[in-house]
Amino acid sequence: MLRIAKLTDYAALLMVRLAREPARCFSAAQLADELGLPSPTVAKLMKRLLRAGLLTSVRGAGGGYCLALAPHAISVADVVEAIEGRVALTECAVGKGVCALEPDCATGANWQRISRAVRAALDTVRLDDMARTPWQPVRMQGLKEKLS
Amino acid sequence: MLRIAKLTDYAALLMVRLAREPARCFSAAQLADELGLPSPTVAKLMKRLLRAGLLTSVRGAGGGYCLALAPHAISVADVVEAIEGRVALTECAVGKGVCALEPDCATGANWQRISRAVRAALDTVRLDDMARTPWQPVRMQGLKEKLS
DNA sequence: CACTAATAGGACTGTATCGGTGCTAATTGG
DNA sequence: CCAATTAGCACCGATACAGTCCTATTAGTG
Ligand code: FES
Ligand code: FES
Repeated sequence: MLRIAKLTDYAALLMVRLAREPARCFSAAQLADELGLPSPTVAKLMKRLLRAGLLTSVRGAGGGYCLALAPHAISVADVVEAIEGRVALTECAVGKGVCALEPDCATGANWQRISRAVRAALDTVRLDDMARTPWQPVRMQGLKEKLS
Repeated sequence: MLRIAKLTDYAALLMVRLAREPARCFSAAQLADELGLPSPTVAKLMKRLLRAGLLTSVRGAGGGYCLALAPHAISVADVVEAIEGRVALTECAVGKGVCALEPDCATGANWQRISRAVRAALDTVRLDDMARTPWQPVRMQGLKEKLS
């Protein structure tokens, strides 16, 4: 269905939460509790985001994570790539000649072009866009959640 | 890695092959043989593409498939959606409140926006773009294939 | 009217990836 | 020294995917 991994969705939630208070540091447990996510999973995600350079960390008691860059400087593409690796729609776009099908098959180049276009689309949305909420929850479901 | 399914890649190959001779009809076996793909898989894909309205079929001996529209009227997005279903990066973009996390979480709307952007990116490339090969295979691998 | 070639549609299965969990270091503050 | 917290890896179960096969149905051919 051309969907991102669920973990990526979680990661986006985490990053958006951090983007709401960029200066503050959060522990993994704290974030898990606040967002209602399983804390081991959150811990794992934070590690990946850290490795990608999107976060800085402080170890030891009272430690935690905070954004390495300003919210407007981090895009959804960055988060996706931090969790899932480079955006490459097809095998042939990443490896070399795995598809090795038709000798005069040049779709590989086209897929690379398409991958770049998708990457660009993901790059247009930044964390501050996600954090800002210029959107009214008109859906029933949203209201129901508010009531509970 | 935000990749399309391998079957989608195959489907694209098939469609591009058809686009090279839009008037001609091909049998599934013929296409499989020509492209070096497993024929049951090709048969399955053709069925899905047919259902999506991208192909027309003729049954019986001497039958086969051919494009339902002109090559320039079919985009990569069409092919992707024929095989994988609607482009929806996240659960919440397709279902209703599966993620049900933060009450004031509005990232769902953002994901829908992003999904549309990705869809648009895939829509920019049409079959005739893919069929046309304005691209020189400078890669070693390409040359090697040509030699064999 | 058989027989063959081909699509139509579905069921089934092995496998790879993903989501999730747990454990063991290393580090920091009290 | 102890508690809190990150760092890194290893493992395991579920889910979705790739691939195969089987049974209709339809159309041409001798
Ligand atoms: S399909 Fe990947 S290069 Fe041909
Ligand atoms: S993450 Fe889907 S609506 Fe909040």
